[in-house]
Amino acid sequence: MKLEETRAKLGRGRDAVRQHNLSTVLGLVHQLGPISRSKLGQLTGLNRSTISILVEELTNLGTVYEGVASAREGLGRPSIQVSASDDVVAISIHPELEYLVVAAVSLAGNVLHEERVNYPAGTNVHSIVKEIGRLLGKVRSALKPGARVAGIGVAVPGQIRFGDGVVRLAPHLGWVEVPLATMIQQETGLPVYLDNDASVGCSAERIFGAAKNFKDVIYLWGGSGIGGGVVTNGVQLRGATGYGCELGHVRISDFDGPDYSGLAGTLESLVRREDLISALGLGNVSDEALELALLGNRTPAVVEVANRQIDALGRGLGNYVNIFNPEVIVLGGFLRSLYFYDQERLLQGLTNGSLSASREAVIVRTAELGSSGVLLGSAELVFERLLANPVGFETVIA
Amino acid sequence: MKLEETRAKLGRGRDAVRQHNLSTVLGLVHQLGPISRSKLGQLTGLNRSTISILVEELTNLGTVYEGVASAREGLGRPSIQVSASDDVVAISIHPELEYLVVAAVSLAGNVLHEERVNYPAGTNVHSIVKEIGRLLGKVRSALKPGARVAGIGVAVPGQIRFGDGVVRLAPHLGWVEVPLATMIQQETGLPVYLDNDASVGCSAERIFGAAKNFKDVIYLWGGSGIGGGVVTNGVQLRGATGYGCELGHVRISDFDGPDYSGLAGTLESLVRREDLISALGLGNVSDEALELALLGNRTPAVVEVANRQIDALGRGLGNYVNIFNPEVIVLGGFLRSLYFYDQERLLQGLTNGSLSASREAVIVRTAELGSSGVLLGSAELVFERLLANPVGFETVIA
DNA sequence: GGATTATGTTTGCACAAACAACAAACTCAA
DNA sequence: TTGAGTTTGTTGTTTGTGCAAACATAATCC
Repeated sequence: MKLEETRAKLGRGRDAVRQHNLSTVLGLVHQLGPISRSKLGQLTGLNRSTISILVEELTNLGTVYEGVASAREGLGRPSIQVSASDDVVAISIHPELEYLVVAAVSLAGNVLHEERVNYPAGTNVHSIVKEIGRLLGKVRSALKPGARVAGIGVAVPGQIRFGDGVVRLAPHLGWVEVPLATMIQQETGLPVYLDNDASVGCSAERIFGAAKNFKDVIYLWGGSGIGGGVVTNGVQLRGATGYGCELGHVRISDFDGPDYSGLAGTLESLVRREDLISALGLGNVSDEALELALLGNRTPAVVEVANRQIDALGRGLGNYVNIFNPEVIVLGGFLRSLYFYDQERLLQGLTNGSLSASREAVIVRTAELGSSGVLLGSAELVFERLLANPVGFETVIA
Repeated sequence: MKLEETRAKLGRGRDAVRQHNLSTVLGLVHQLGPISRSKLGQLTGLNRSTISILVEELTNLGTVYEGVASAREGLGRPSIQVSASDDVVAISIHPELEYLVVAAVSLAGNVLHEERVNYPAGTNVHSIVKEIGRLLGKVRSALKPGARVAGIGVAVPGQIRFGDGVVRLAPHLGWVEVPLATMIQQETGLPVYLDNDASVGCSAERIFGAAKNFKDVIYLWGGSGIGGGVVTNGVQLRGATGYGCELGHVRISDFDGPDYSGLAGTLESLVRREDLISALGLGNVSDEALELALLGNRTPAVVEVANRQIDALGRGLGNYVNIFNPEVIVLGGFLRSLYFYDQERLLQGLTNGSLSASREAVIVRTAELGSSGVLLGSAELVFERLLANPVGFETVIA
């Protein structure tokens, strides 16, 4: 069986070259936005005539279109701009504890339409899937006529078996062994791809956000729990079955308080949004409101809680630096607020806990994409398949 | 500059296909040993005629040779066996605190010749490089006439800048910012590639040892310190500059004792060979002797030390499982002894510290390759470059 | 010894990228 | 305004690569 898998991959035939080059060109257009043919030639190293043919083929497939000549860029004949189509879309779905978002994201990277609904915590999975179907209908009818749907990408706060899209455990939602991909596929008739919400957010930051142009990235998102994403040498780390990157569940202390998955002394057990909120005397607030309140409060009690969390975060980051030797660390969610609360303390903690060679070149920054990050990243689950095989990948009329 | 890098890679031309297929075939022969042409066809998915041409070209390059027809394997005409040459060799170098090994390893995976010399701890780097030159002479003159040297692979117990082979820090040897690759290159005139000794050991176990046929591997080696190697999705993790995989320097506890790099509470600070040795009342012993002594001793004092170390190791492994979701964990050096001392306790610790979805499929086993592992892995530093470009890679007559 | 089966070999073909020559569209300077 | 210089797009040809088909070869099975 393992042989079967490899068989198709190891050798390369004639058409594999074409597929690879189409994929490369489309990927560049997708990621860099409108780009001139000549620049495509420079980036790929392919001949002008080859680029011509490739772009023509992609145009026929409907994935890109050629605009008018670009603004002047210097001497010589102006080059034609190539842009990714807004008519090829992926559906992004993000179910959370108390709400659900369904959106259409175009290959050009635009969130075309977004539908959102709130429901009480603990709502049944089947009801949520029904809601997905309903919202999807609204999203589809809002699309331009002629638009084509490439598939559905779903971001779930939990551990996903990447192969078949089963949610093994989503502690906050209370889901255990839920075959969500299959359920949504049956409800909608579209191909469905699942991944962890933090991995998806990482992917978005890498392609469009704070980690753009970096090949080795650590991403940490603080929500109710702490999720993580890792990119090494340009590829997303998933592990053998898709459960990897659980950076919040790394034990860094002897503290025996459990995190949301029941593990003790982990980063998630020490760096807790709710502890900050109760120290600040807040209720159910947004990340923005939390940040505002935190940064304006230097009372000893709050400082103490924040410092404890910052120290733990620094210790965790030090570990990741030693393990991954990344170029950049991106902090999102309420971790952003901790970073701004005492940047120096955090970086000092990081330095103390890491080997100097690995530490020296690391950049720490905050996430750039807000709530749209998850949507863009989920869409990427679909687009990365489309990009891998622009000719063979099938789309459905909206 | 970043564009320059990518330029050559992104697009694929005609000849890239040939290079890729040559590389694939040679890689299979190298890794799987003597293999029939027909099997090569099955594994790569390439046509019989294509395999013919590829094997012929590799034969002309001297990297493989075709033997007589194989032993019967069923019906039909027997297939010709293709084997990797023993005449293409890499030089493996392994400098340690008190000794130095220089060996010749063939593309077929055989250690052809090995030279070893002892010296006092603290010996000057320049003297060691001189010794390398001397031993290399002996190794080269022991090679068959006609043999060709592809380059030198060096395994160093420390942090290596992968790009230019500078040893940033090797705590045990007391080296700081040593441009070892350049020094050895000047001494020998051969191309030199450096890497961390644990990464190199990991690579060897993956290709020839306990992690063969696995794509997601965690490797931990206990020597004076603790080194690590990681393979994800079939590729070795190195990080942005080559300092990654420092799995021993991951903080897992509030304990404030430092490890050999000065970091507190890390795995390396808690799991220490010398503590085991002093608990056993031994002196300067080999791993084999240590294992023998340990397994035969269940006195309370020894049990307590061992258990403490086993618990720390279990905690560390749990972290790695959560981060990497590996298929297999390979333990080498004196960690092997801890594993055998109380396997159940170790696995229980691992289970307690990891998420069940990631934990369920993980296999824990011990390293298969002894001291030859480092040599095979170092040679792989050279061979992986040769394999990547069988035509363009230049070799030197021995 | 003939049928069957699997592999190696040879030849012609199809396809994709590269190359070369030319046309087109712009800038710049006089 | 004009012509030289520069860069890009287009077209037809060349080259390299894998593939398919027909045939040859060497084993097993009956």
